[in-house]
Amino acid sequence: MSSKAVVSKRWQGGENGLTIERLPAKESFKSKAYAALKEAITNMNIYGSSEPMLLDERDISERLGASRTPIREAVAMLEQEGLLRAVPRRGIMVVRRSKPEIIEMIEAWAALESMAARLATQRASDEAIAELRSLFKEFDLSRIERDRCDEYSTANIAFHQALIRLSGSSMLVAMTENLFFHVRAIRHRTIFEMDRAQRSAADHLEIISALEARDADRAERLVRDHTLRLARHVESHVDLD
Amino acid sequence: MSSKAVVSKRWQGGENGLTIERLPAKESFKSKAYAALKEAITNMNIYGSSEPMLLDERDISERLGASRTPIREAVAMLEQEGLLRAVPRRGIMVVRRSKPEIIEMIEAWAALESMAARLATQRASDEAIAELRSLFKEFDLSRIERDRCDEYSTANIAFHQALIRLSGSSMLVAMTENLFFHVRAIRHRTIFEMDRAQRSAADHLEIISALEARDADRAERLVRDHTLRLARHVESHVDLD
DNA sequence: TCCGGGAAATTGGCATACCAAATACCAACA
DNA sequence: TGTTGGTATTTGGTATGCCAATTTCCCGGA
Repeated sequence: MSSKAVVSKRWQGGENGLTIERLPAKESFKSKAYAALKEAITNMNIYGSSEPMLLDERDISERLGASRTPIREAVAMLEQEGLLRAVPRRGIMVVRRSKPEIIEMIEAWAALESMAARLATQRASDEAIAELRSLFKEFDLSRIERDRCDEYSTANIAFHQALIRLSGSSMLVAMTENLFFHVRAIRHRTIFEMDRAQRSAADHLEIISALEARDADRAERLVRDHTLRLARHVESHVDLD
Repeated sequence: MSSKAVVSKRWQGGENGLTIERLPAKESFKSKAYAALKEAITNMNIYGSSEPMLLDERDISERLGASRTPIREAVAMLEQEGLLRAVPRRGIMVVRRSKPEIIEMIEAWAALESMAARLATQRASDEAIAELRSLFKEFDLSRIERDRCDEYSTANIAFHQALIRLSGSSMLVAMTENLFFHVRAIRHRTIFEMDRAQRSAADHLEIISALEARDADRAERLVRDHTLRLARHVESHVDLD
């Protein structure tokens, strides 16, 4: 019985440092297909043409060298995630969000990130906040030289994601990741214009200050207003549909 | 060409009373399985036992009288939704959220609902707000007689959902629906105790007042604090795991 | 009594086949 | 020429079968 106990101890690896996670379990075609499709959708300029953008199951299964079954499962997942929509006998189409929908997403983003800011003032370490400030500096410096809209947009989203991570809430991180995915897709439509960049940078600085001052109410308000301002901007200056 | 116009007029049924909607498209086994499984999970007392709660593909397909394929697709969707988790050779298990996860969910809920309150002060009609007040009255009256915890919890969530709908944002509605699903699942663990009911009712009244006064900041703050208080309550008084 | 190892059964992933619905195509007729 | 009716083809949904990875079970040996 002593030997049994030892074996048990060895393999359950609870208190000792040995952490074995049930090895990677080489990913299935299902997950490969999921990743491939999501990647494809990401790199696709969804709002480029106004055509329906259809996908074909059999075509995809051939390209990926797999049968329809795992592809269909991946499509089902992406459908659940709101990226695809499969209508019978009409094909699988990439979902194009309407302008009101995009605005609602940005408002939800404002809600989640402002809460993240509040939580961050209470939970983030000084070091973590300092890192955010240094991230901002890098961003700002690199931005001065080049003024490509896409780069600004990417760095901008990176800043916001870093802030949200400061909250320590993986739920907030996950929920906003989904939102950013959709918002990113319309970056080409110049959501972020250069004249907004200056204002935006100033806002970011203020936000960092509020975090450093551990001022929950102020940080929350600044983040909320900053993002809601983007919503209003999109509402009046971006033309979808 | 005159005949074409007539035919066109007849079948497109624009201005005349003929409204044909592209008939219901009878739902597939996939969606039936999805609905059935979700229903089953809903009615399941997830946090009752501490055992893994496994499901079996072949068993489910037999019960539903369908093959494994549509069941697997439904499972893939529910997995994406975070309700199930399928690990190879170990079965499909209902995801049990840890206490920190539940708390993060409630915090996200607080974020989204407080934003909903803010938007509602700007967008909801007086009538809609009045309806919320009457909903509250019904709830309160019916609650006085019976003090079953579940009923209170249900009515409580109904109130919050009604408030969120006032924002007019279907995005906020959808995102919180997911959260409520998980929170509802642990209602049995007496998240909502009766001593909280009185305080809660008072809070709700205050919130309604703020909405009626169109006071965005106050409504937002009241909702946020109300829900964050629940998070703190769960943190210190509810025992999961 | 306990351990080890190998056979047998289970199970998840995937490929393939089939069917019915829906579309596209086409030819004949008005 | 345009419409109609019917046929061929496509396509999505589902069922089924196979295979390999595991797990389970069981029996012989220590």
